Order: sequence, then C-alpha cells, then structure tokens
Amino acid sequence: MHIEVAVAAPLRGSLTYSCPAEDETPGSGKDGSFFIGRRVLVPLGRRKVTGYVLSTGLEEEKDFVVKRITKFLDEKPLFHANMVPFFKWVAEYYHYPPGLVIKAALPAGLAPKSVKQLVAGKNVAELRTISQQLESWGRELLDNGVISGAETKKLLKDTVTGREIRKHIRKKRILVRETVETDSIREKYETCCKIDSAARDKIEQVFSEEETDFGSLQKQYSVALGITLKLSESKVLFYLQKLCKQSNHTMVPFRDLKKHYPSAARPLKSLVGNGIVIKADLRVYRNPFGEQLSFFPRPGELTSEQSRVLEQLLPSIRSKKFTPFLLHGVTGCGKTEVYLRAAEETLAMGRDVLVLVPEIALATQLEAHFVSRFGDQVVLQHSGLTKAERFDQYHKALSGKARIVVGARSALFAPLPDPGLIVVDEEHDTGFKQDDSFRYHGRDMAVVRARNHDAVVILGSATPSITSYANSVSGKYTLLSMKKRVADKPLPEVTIVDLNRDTGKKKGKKGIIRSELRARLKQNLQMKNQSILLLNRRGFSTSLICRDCGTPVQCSHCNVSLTLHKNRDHLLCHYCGFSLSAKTVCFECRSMDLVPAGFGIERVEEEVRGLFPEAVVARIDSDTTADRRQFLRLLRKMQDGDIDILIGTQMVAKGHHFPGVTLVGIVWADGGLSMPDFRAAEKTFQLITQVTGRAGRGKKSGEVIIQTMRPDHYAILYAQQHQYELLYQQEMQLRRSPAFPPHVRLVAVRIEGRVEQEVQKTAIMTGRFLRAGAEKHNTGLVVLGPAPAPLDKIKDRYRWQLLLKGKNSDELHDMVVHLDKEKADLLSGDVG
DNA sequence: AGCACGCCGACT
DNA sequence: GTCGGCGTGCTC
Repeated sequence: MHIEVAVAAPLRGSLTYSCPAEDETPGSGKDGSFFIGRRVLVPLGRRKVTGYVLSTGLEEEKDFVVKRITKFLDEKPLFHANMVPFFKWVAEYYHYPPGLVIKAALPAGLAPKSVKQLVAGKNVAELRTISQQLESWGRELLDNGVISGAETKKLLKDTVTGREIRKHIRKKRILVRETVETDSIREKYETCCKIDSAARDKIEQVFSEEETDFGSLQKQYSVALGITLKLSESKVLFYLQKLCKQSNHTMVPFRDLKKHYPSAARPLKSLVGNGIVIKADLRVYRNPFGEQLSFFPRPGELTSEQSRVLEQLLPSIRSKKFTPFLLHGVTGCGKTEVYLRAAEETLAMGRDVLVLVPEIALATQLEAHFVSRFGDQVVLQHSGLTKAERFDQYHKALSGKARIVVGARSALFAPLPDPGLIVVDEEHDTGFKQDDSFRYHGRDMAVVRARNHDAVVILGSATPSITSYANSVSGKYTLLSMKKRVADKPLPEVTIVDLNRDTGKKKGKKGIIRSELRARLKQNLQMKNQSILLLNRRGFSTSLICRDCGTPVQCSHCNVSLTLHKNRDHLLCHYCGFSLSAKTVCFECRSMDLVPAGFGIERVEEEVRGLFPEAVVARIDSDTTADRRQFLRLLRKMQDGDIDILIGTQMVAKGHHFPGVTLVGIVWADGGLSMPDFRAAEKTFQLITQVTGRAGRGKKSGEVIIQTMRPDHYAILYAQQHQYELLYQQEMQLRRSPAFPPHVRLVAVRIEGRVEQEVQKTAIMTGRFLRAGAEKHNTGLVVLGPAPAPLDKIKDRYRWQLLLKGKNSDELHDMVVHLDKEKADLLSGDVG
C-alpha cells in the first residue's frame, strides 16, 4: 500500500512511501482512518526523519522508486484526519513546508530523526599509538567506544577536527553509525491500587473514617473478609478506603497511600497476592494549572445585551454551519460570559470548543473562568507550560477526555476532534501575528479552521482591528455589539492633559507626572483606591546623548539608540540584548559628558516613588517579570488590592480585571503615533481604550487622565470619547489614498544580510524582478521601494524592504510564489 | 535541513 | 594527481 507522507524537512510538498502489508491492520477500513495522523519514521535521502501520514491508498505507478517506511512511531494517530486539509491550506498560504507546519502544530520533542554517532572501529587501538596526545574526544571513544550524536555533530562541524576524524574513518579506526533517538517526552504512568469490589463491599459495612484503634480494625476487617489479616494489611485497607472516598476515584495512587502510611509497600504486595487489592498502572496527566485558580460562579441572570447577542449566536451554533461573528463589546461589558454560554451550547451539541488569546497572561485570566464552569473538561496550551505538560494537555484533547482548549496562538492547532466553536479573544492584538520562521496569523487561521470544521467563530474585542470591522461592515462577518458595561456601570470619564501647555512656574523642572494627574493620584491614594499608570516604553531613558556633539549612544549591532536601564548603570539594546556599562564615552567624539534623554517607565517609577513615598508601588514590564510566575504573583497582588499604584507597559492594559482600580493615568499617549506604521493611530487608540477599560470595573466608577503632546489627534480624541466607529470611519478614509489595508492587501518583502551593499543590490534587483513580473502578467500590483526597512540594521544584519500592494490577494500570492522560485538571485538573506 | 555531486584552486 | 573548499540541487 502507498501512503502520502509529509516529512519534517523543508520540502514543498508531501512524499509517497510504501507501507508493508503486515502493518495493515485488519478492520482499519479502506478510508485509511487508522493511518492518517500517525507518525512514521521514513528514509529521506541518506538519513531517517519523522513523517506524518496524510492519506493512504495511492496505488498508481510512479516515475520514481517508492521507498518503504522504516516503521510506525505511534500506535494511534496524533491528529485527526479532518486536520489534513487545514494543514495543507496553512502550508500553501504561508509558503511553509507541510511537514514543518505539522511539526510546529504538535508538542515539541516528537520528531525524532537519525543522527550520526562515532563508534570505535576495528583499528581503534591505533589511535593511541598515532598521536601521543589524545584529545578529549579520542579519550571518550577509547573509554566508552561511542560518542553521542550531539557531540559528533560538533566535532564534524569543526574544520580541523572534522578532517582528522574523516582520516580515522578511512583507516577504520572510527566507524560512523546512524541511530534514531526515541521521543524525549512520553506518557506518564502512576501505580495505582484499589480494593477488589467484593472485598470492598464487605469492608464498607464496618468502615468508619474516624477509627484510630488499628487493633480493633484488624479484627473487624479480618472477620468481614473471612481471613486473618496482619495489622499492617488492615492499615493499608483502611487508608485505601479512606482515600478512595475522599478523592471520589476508585483508583488510589500508590504515592498518596505512601504519604499516609509510609511502609505500605510490603503489606500491599501480600494483599495483591491474595487478590484483595488490585494494582494497575494508570495514565496520569501532568497538571499545568499551577496555583489554585479563582472561582467564578455562573451568573443566574444575563444582561439584556448578553441575552440579545446570545440569541443571535446560539442558533448558528445549533446549525453547525460556518458562521463568523465579530463581537464588539466595550471593556467590562461581559464578553466572557457570552463566550461561556456559547461554549455551553456547543458542548451540548456534542462538539468541542477552542479559545484563543493573544498571550499567556490572558490565558490565565480566561482559563479561570472556563475551569470554574467546565472543570476538568478544560485543557491549556501555551508557552508557559513545560514540554511534558504540553504533551499531556495535547493528548487529553486528542483523546476526547477534554473538550475545551484555552490557549495562546499555538493552540490554534489543538487536536479537538470536532470543534464547533472557536473564540478569538482580543482579536485586534498583535500577539496573534508574531515571530518564528513560520509566521502565521492566529486570528486569520482561526477563521480558516472554523470554516474547515463548519464551526462558529467569534472574534471578540473592545477595539476591533480595522480589518475585522471592515469585514463586518461588508457583511463577511456578522457584527454583534455590546455598548454597555455590566450592572450599568458607566465607562470612565476621560480627561486630556496637554503636555505642551507650559505651567509657567518651575520651568525646566517639570516632572513627567503633571499637576492634574499628580493631584488625582494623591486623592486616590488617600481614598485607598488603586491606580494604574501606563507608559509603553521600557527602561529609564530612551537614550544617552552626548552633550558635546549631540550623538546618541548606539548599539554596535543595530541601528538604534541604547536605552538606559536599572539604576542608570547600564545601557541595553531592546532588539538584540546587547548591553554596555553606562560609564561609557561618546562613540563619535570620546566625550564623557553624556546625558539621559527621553523618559522610560523606570523614570516614571522613580518619580512616583519620590512623590508618594508612603504608597505601595509596583512596576510591570518585561524587565521585572521575566518569568510567568512572578508576573502572575503581581497580578494577584493587584487584584487583591495590595498595590496602590501599578506602573506598567502595555502588559497592564490587556484584559485584566482589577476591581479596585478607579484611576488610570496614561503618562505619554503619543509614543506610538510617530512610528512609521500605517496602523500607528489604530494601535494608539487600542492601547488607550484597553487601559481605559481597566478603570471602574468594581463598585466605584473610574476616571482616566491622558497626558499628550498631541491633544488634537483623532486617535486620542476618539479614545477619550469612547468612539470606536468614528475612528473606524476616519481610518478608512485616510487609508483610501494612498491605499492601505483593508482597501488593498499588503505584502512586505524583506531582504537582509550582513553586507550593506549586497543587501541593497539584491533589494534593487528584486524590485526590478517584481516590477517586471507585475507588468508582464498585467496585474494591478504596485511595487513600492526598495528602501531601507524602518529598523535598517538589527543584530548586525542590514535590512531593506519592498512593499507589494494589490487588490487581489490571489495575484499577490502568485507573485510571492513566483519570487520564491527565483530566490536563487539572492546571495544571502531571506525573503518572506 | 542535510547530504552528494561537481567544479575549481592549492598543494604534496 | 589529490584534497577539500563551496555552490547547486534533490530528497518519495
């Protein structure tokens, strides 16, 4: 039989392998459902790699020799057959090898491949005589007879050592062996035991949890069971019964039993021997939920808006048809409850639920709600989990033991058998886009996956992306609006403070926090309310500028200024992590007279601590919360009201529910407006609106103060007035000419490399190529550039870019494929 | 990705 | 002649 396999290697398409007849399990069906989704080890060239079975039953003649698979790596599939079209679609759309798409979709550590090992050959002994001074690898080879795969790779990569080793291989002193290491992560099993049911019934009659006299226990149990028990044996039975009742599970983990009765092993063995106790290894799932989550009860009543929105949603869920919704609801309107009710309905229909959030901090937030409602039906998928936890969560979803997955971007590929609802919370967030060589947009792909499964998809946000909103205007998505907060709480009152306005007094000594904000902070502090200050800029100051020649201190690897950090003692590059002592001199003129310029969040913190020494102040940014636990701890403290003033970057703006916050101060709102990005205004509006939404979520109403140097800017004015629709109209107007999304589609082609001239030359060549292509095929595509990218040098790599604009996405797509094929022109660097 | 194949310059 | 550098192209 022939099978179609996507191999975990950068190949455009899938490959055909043959599968020996003995692996064809009887009753597996002609549709191949037994095979699809299983991993196979296959020969690829001269080595062996992991592949994924996509389809079966390809029997026709091939013009190449079809190789046999080496073996199956799994008993059961790792993904459902209905994922195959989705994987293929994603691979095609993002020009990414299908096998690598699948590899990225599965938990890490499940793609073994063959590696070379060095083994002692028959003439090893000669190694000793040839060189009087053996290097460490030679010693290792003589002592152990083998060198590990990782080590071998390193040795062969080194030119000098590699040459020497190859010589030894020829002389049969060393042999090369190909080995395949097994999966690094596997299921976890735990020894559990239970009392045989007949014996259990008998013990049940005399069982009392309060019993402490083990002597009498021994007698009672012996009589009940009709055999003579030892004291230790009756103790084991007592604890088994007790733990069983407590946990409500029939099987008790041996580990738990030992906690109560450390010497349980021996009596347990004899009980198992005479059949009173049954032992078994049970699959356990490593628990990723960490600390106890807060519990949220199911509200009895919905707001009228929630009911209205659900009236539109629920029929679509019942109809089991692809229906995309955009849920535009102001902050604090109770979107979460809408998600939960929709999920309830989906489960009732026998289908599964996928919930995507842009980052793990929000995953925790939503996770608590979903776990409160659905208990152990919920699993998590995000980068905060260990590999082993992720593996287990994946399998729980795969097997159908869990029916709801809550997770970050990568949860998009969660192996739910039949998703009937996909929720994308905070759909506007850029966290769905991001990094890696495999750049996919989580939100967009969620819509595609929903379409594949005939599922309902809800994109939720208080500040929808202009693109999504345009889709709702055009009718592609159904718009659901919620304009009121729950319990008729008002949206916060927003005041704008003009930073240009000179206060007159204390010239040059003005702080970053102006009098209005300062006064309100003070008042809020006295009333024991909490405040949030937002500044979306890390570090102490934006740069360090030479007072003699005016040059800022720059990163030696990137074309950006270094940011002053931590007690002003070191400079840091936010793009490559390069760091330098702050006691430096100007690179241009060697002057030592360097002054900080521009302010960052650390400076705000310093100022606030100076102004309010009695307040409990905390700062949240990626410098203070490198690990997730610390971040969660701070969030919890904030929720519990143990922090008076929280100062943070955009991390504090997103989705959190802090009931005690009544004042939000935006220290400098226009930071993002000067960015060379056509979405700058949209992003600024989103950030202001999101952080504004943190105020007044509890009993008391909220207030917001925006400090800005551009008080007339529409993004800031509309955010002040909570006017999303006006922002939308303005943006659509502005993006008409010159045309920007959503009026046209945009593809950025970036060329980067270590040599500036080479990059520039390649960029110009690529530009010519693209223009020629656009003209020849008579497309409406417009090519802009090439020009140096907005960040034209990062990590020692120069970056140039071209923009492709087109109304027709197919045309753009074809052009990118066209370019991809001709990539040979590019000397170094990569195109995306 | 990783590996072979082939072309070319350098060196025994 | 031969070794090994690197550019090119293929892997069922």
